[in-house]
Amino acid sequence: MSPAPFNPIVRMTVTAEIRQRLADAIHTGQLAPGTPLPAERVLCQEFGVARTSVREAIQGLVIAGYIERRGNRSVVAERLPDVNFTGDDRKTLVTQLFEVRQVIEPAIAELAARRATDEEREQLAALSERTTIELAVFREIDRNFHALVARSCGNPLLNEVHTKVLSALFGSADLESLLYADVNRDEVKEIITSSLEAHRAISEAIVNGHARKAVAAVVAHLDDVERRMVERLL
Amino acid sequence: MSPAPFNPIVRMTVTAEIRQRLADAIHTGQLAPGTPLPAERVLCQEFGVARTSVREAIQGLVIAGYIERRGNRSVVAERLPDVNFTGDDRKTLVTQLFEVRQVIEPAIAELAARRATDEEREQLAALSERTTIELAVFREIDRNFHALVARSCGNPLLNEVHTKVLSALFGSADLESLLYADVNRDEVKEIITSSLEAHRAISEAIVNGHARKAVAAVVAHLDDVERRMVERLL
DNA sequence: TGTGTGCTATGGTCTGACCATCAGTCCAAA
DNA sequence: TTTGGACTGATGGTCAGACCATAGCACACA
Repeated sequence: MSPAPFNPIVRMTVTAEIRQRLADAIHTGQLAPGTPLPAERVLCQEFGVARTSVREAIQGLVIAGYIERRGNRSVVAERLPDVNFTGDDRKTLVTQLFEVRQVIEPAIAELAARRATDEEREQLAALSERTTIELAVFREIDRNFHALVARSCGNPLLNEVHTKVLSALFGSADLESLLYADVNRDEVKEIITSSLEAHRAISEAIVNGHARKAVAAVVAHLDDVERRMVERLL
Repeated sequence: MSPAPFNPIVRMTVTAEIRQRLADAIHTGQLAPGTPLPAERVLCQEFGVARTSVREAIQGLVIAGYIERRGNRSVVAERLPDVNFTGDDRKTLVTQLFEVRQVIEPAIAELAARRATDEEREQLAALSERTTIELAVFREIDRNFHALVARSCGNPLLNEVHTKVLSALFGSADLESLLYADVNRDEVKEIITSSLEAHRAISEAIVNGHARKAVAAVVAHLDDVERRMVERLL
């Protein structure tokens, strides 16, 4: 056997590369089920490739079931209808939302702890290392974290349910503003710090396959976030 | 209900048409596994279309696993994938659906046991008394039962999420037929009987406020139903 | 016989164009 | 006020033609 054979060079066609990136965006939740894809011509520009390539990539994703063609547009495939919801007042709405999260997210965490692939565990560990004190950056990290955990549970449908619920929470600017509006710098810093800490705990439990710990960490985190939100509502 | 709505008109794109024809040729053995495909430019001429269309069609078949690209040519895959064209097959979908139900429904039952109003408990008790051996009637009862329980949990959002998931399961005639298709009268009777029995157990636990028992009963019921359904899928 | 070389067919990508359809807007008629 | 038609811009579907890199192959040469 020769000492150190070179690894075969990987040749990614442009089409495959684009397909990969789109699929990633869908998995990440950056493109949530039901949301329309950017127009092909726009994607061409963003990726800096010809429309042919974009179309072939999308074509593959359509066959794979990730994307649906609807009339004159393409949307990310979804198997669940939208969860539309309007509560009586914001407080009960928030309460109910968190109750649902308390049902779904611990279950997701438990499954993730048991089923996440090695790659997913790596990504999770890496993501939980990132820190910041910038609100915008944190929001990005936060979203990626939740999406990654949900993806790691190995049940796309459960992931989709979760996404729908979360988008009901963060989709409304009204509610979203609640979390961070009118807070001073110190408060923001404190929120971010404690959230990142919670993420680290959750991540660690999942990475090490401690289902029970993961569930406990998620429950605690949700309690914490809910408390903050409700406080602000009074 | 309007009498007979028109079926949506089917529109076959050129790409899809070509993909279909190629797939057919592969299935019929006209294009045997391992044989190289005619060159794209040749196919264009034969089909009388542009290369774009041929390429998109082939692209789809590559993703679906019918065709492999090898160096500078395309060959029919040696090992053809299973017939399912849509990516994940029904069995995994059903499994995923039940996993989601196992997450949501026990939680609903628990909340219902704690929060159901007196009126809801009465209705639940009454509903669980009804029996039948008619499949159609049972389906009606079954639906009402699930809806009533979900309503009793006191969280409209949770109820809605649950409804959406169920509609994904029973909404598709494809899946629904699975549960009851090709079963003889005895089997139907057995399914109905055991389901009604399960309903009674769940109902009793909820009515009496036994959250733990309610959860256990729901879990058992779901296990049972899933087993029946998956069995039929093999 | 074995080897290197150059040609050619092929897939991958790009460009720019045209058409049909769709969604939104606006206006006129009922 | 509502309904339906006409117009418009955006979008997907398709086409024709071009260029490049490369895998295959035949041919010439050692």
